[in-house]
Amino acid sequence: METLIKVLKGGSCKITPQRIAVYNVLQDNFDHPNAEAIYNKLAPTYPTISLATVYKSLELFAELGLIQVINIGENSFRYDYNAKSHPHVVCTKCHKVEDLEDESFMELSSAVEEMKHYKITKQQLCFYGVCPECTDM
Amino acid sequence: METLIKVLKGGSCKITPQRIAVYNVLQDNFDHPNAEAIYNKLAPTYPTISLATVYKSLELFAELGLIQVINIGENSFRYDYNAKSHPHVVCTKCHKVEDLEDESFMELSSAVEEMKHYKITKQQLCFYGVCPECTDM
DNA sequence: GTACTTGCAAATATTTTGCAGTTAC
DNA sequence: GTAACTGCAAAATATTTGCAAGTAC
Repeated sequence: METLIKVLKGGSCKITPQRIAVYNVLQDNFDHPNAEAIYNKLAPTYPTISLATVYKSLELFAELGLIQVINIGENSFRYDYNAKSHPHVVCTKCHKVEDLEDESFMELSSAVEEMKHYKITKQQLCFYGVCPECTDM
Repeated sequence: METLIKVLKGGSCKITPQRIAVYNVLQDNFDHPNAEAIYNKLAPTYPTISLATVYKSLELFAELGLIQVINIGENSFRYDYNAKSHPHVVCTKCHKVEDLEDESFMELSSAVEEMKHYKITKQQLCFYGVCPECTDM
């Protein structure tokens, strides 16, 4: 929250109630919502906000490095409050998306750099399977 | 090509010129085209084919396990002739998408299974960076 | 006061669907 | 002959854009 204000100021962007609201939804929801899910979360308490504003806020946050845009092979983008590159685990039954905080995956980039002689700047790892809760059913 | 025919027959699906044409485009192009790119490749030699048919063919091929659908964070899906799960390397300058044939990445799934107790069935790894050709410019 | 931001509505882009006519087998 | 398939046009879905009115600073 202080982070948001600091970074917005640093980027010469205005601190608006809409931006704060969008950021708070991401901060409070670890389910990696897409733009519409964020909009729906906001709707009850913030009935005048528009979906376009949600999109614009998210784009700005991603540009400023505040959040991360992820793509788990659905038809919409999801947004992650954690801006640091980290793997995701997706349950193919309940469509839950979990974070994987393990640092060891970061080393993969150097392996790829050596193999293909690319200068790797970002990695997006996604594992699909059935979560423990869904397995029991 | 014989694979296509065998698998289509096995799935009780008809072998049509359209399906053969779509499959051949994927077989001959390793740039991981999206549906529209495939349609455009076909247009000169196959002016009557429709984009809807391209989509339907691709969906069928993916269901039958003939090809792989990938998503590298663009606004459209791309299709990979290689149905086996393997990492991709994307150049953020020229938007080239290359395959990484290294087997060692397959072991990551077991690591994730242990960590999160999921039964992992698929993984999608994508590395973003600048390719050697673009670095020199 | 002004430059930035919002919210609407329209535009764009991608993918899916319904259906009448056609084709593989 | 018939069930599956094609191709069109329309619908559905996701995201972006232009712009007049509003707001942060």
